[in-house]
Amino acid sequence: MINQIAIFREYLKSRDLRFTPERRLILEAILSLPGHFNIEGLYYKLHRKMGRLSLATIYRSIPHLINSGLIKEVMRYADRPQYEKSLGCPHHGHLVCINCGKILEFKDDEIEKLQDRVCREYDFKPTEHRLGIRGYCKNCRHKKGK
Amino acid sequence: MINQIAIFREYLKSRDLRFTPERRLILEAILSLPGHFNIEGLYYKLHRKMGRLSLATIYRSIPHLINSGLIKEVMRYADRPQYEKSLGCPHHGHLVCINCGKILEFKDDEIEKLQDRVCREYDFKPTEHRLGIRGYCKNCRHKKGK
DNA sequence: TTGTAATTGAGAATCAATCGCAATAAGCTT
DNA sequence: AAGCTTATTGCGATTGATTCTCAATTACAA
Repeated sequence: MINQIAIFREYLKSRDLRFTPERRLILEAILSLPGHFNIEGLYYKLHRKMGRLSLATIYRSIPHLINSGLIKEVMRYADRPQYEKSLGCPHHGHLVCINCGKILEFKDDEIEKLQDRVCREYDFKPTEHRLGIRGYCKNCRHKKGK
Repeated sequence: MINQIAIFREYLKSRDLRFTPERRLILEAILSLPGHFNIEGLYYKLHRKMGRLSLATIYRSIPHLINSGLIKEVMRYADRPQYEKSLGCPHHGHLVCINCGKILEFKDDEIEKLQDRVCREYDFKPTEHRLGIRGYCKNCRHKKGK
């Protein structure tokens, strides 16, 4: 917690950016959220807590949070980007249920290794990778015979 | 070629939709394009060939082409969806250069198998999966010492 | 050929994301 | 502690891709 805030502050400082109350509130809100989040949800949460915190400010702080390594965009859902905290979370793929919207995470070292192999083969220097599988989750596939 | 047009026609017929000249032109344009495509590129191509073919018509036909299995959305680039022909193309992942925009495709059966294993573990019925790796391609990584 | 219902093009509408600007405030310097 | 410089904020306006509306057109079955 404290750690992440310090990281953000250092990141901002190193770029001559300022550590404002708004930026702190946004980061704290993100840290307090359980799993994935999106702009709309963040705005809703912050709007209730602190009457005036502009949507524009949230949009403007997302790139800083990404560049500081604290969050990352992991996928799109309902045509909107979804983010998650990335510090201390090992990389993982996502299973997205197209019926109920539930998002499951999975971690597979073998897949990661194979991806690295592919990059070596192509002499490609990866900076980010995403593996997303859409379909029907356990509950939904049994519910409707789908 | 002929084959794909027949498939599209059958698909449309089965849903009481009509096989119009516009829809044929759109499919033909897609089939004649080499790799990936997006709406803007399609419109540009069709606009030159046939003066009046509305952007709305292209947007409206994309879902039909996807549902008929002829194309699929494979990724976003520059914040726009990118599509590719899917009939007869084995599934593959993508390496996207964030410097020059080049898109490389790779195929890896082992990764596919591991994905299936993950789905079995979670009792998840997959309908679609995407593996995208962003980074610097061979040329770009050597060019700027990046 | 006719009738019905889907489709088209054009422009309006939508909606997330970005921008411009005047007022505010972070944080260095003294 | 006060001043100064420059980044940041909120607001409202704007952008730009995508979708919608609607009247005119047209596919296609009978």
